[in-house]
Amino acid sequence: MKRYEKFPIRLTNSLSSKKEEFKPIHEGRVGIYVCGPTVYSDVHLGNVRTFLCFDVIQRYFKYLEYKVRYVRNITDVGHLEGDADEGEDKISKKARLEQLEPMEIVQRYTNDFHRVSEVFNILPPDIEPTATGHLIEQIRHIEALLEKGLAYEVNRSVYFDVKKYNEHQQYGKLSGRNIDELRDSGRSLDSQDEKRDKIDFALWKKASPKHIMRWDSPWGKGFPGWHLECTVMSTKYLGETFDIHGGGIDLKFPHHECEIAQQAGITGTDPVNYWLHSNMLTVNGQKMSKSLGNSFLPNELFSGKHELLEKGYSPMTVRFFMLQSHYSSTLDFSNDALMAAEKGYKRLMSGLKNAESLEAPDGNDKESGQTMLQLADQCFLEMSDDFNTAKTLAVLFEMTTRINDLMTKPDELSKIPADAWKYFVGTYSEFIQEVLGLKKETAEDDKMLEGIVNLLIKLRSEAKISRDFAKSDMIRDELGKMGVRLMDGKDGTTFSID
RNA sequence: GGUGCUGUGGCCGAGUGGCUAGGCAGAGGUCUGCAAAACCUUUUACAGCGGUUCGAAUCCGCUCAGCACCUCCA
Repeated sequence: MKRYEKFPIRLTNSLSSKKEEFKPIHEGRVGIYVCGPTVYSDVHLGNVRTFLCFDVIQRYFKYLEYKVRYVRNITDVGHLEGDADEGEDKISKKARLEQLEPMEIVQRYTNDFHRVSEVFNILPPDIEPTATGHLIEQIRHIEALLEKGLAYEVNRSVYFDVKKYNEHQQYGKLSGRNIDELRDSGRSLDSQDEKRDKIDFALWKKASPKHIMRWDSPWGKGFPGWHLECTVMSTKYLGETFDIHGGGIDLKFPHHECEIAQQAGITGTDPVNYWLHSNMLTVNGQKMSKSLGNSFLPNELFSGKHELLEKGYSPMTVRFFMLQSHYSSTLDFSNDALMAAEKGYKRLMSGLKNAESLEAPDGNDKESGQTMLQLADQCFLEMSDDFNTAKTLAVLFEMTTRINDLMTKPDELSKIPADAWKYFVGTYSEFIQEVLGLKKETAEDDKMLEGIVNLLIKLRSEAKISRDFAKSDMIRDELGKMGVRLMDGKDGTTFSID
């Protein structure tokens, strides 16, 4: 029996706004597509949160023994600055400003994104396609839409005909809008619009003479619209209809709505069974974004060089901090919250260390084994309930208390049956490290350092035996200043590195 | 203006019609040469006003406050 049969997943589908049981299209397999970053600047912590949320989600699917194909793209062309018709391509603009080849911009920030992902222990996707690598597919898709009469060409640009699409299908079903309201929303007042209808969106844009990113197409030199790449790449690698599509909630409209229209316009059916949207990271209640100037870069966080931070925080502290909230809730970023998270993270890590240090028992007290089995199962139940990492952490802390307690109670430990203990410790350790992706950050694995500190501990205990507390305290204090904390227990002194 | 969401104790944050979330901080205790860690005990809640109900922080209505999307944004 596979784990996913024992612990079926329920998830909140943005399409229905309800929690539904997850049923894959192909038994035992899951296809997940997540909108990746537009690589025109450094990723900030708000971006990180989204990729972290979906990292944990895909990790959990894999842990449940699903065969997962996780696709997350890199947007390296087509994302326009400002209004969709007047704007300039983001990467093109950055390239012009920095006098670089556009692909240099793309490479630089793709590298940055990968580096940041690794630091936060966000696993790479199984496929990471780029928009520029799929221009032929995008052009083909536009041709298909033109053939269906769902797109029209104006002055060497091609637009999607939303009104036409809406005659047979429902544009706005994901974000709860209708096209009349959208037309009335009266945000933009541009006059020299090529579009037949203001709610139409670009599939292909003619490149102006100064525009440096350009490709040949049946409509002349130009570049693809932003929404198209995701439609093309998701269905290419996951099928015309696939299981899960994720992304930040700010992409729900118009981006994801357009994706649905572009695909459903051709196939007549919804391309995605379950839409998942992660919520925003906020600062003082406001969305973290570059344009508001309230964004944090990873390096500012690690160094603590930011006016809202009192000190630096490690990547795993931040990962822990983000996992304490549900992916669908906003999360507020503050120094106090990070400080609390830092301590919580350390408590969990020391629990993990303790769990590994305990010798496996082989007892026969069924009752004590039973509670351990229940706690372990509870981890699965919480994660299977819409990926509730906050509740999962609460269970892991209960397990931590249990483990710490057993550290000083060898009699109780020895009563626990071997299989119950194995399942308990295995689940504990794997949920922390494999599912939640929290890893140890200290240098405690350094053998030489361990030897040196143990030597000092020996010298100190000799001083203690001869009641030379001045010397023993000196050793402890000096090591403490270097971040090595000594703790006297019943069975001698142990140390941890902060 | 339209659509949707949120308001939980000192802080951060889960959650649900009746039973302790959890972390951090605070208080007391055990242990200790003293600490630290750990363990035990413990104080502060569900924005306001009405309604439904045997019972609501949880459902409904209104009010207030805030946020997101409707431009680019994870």
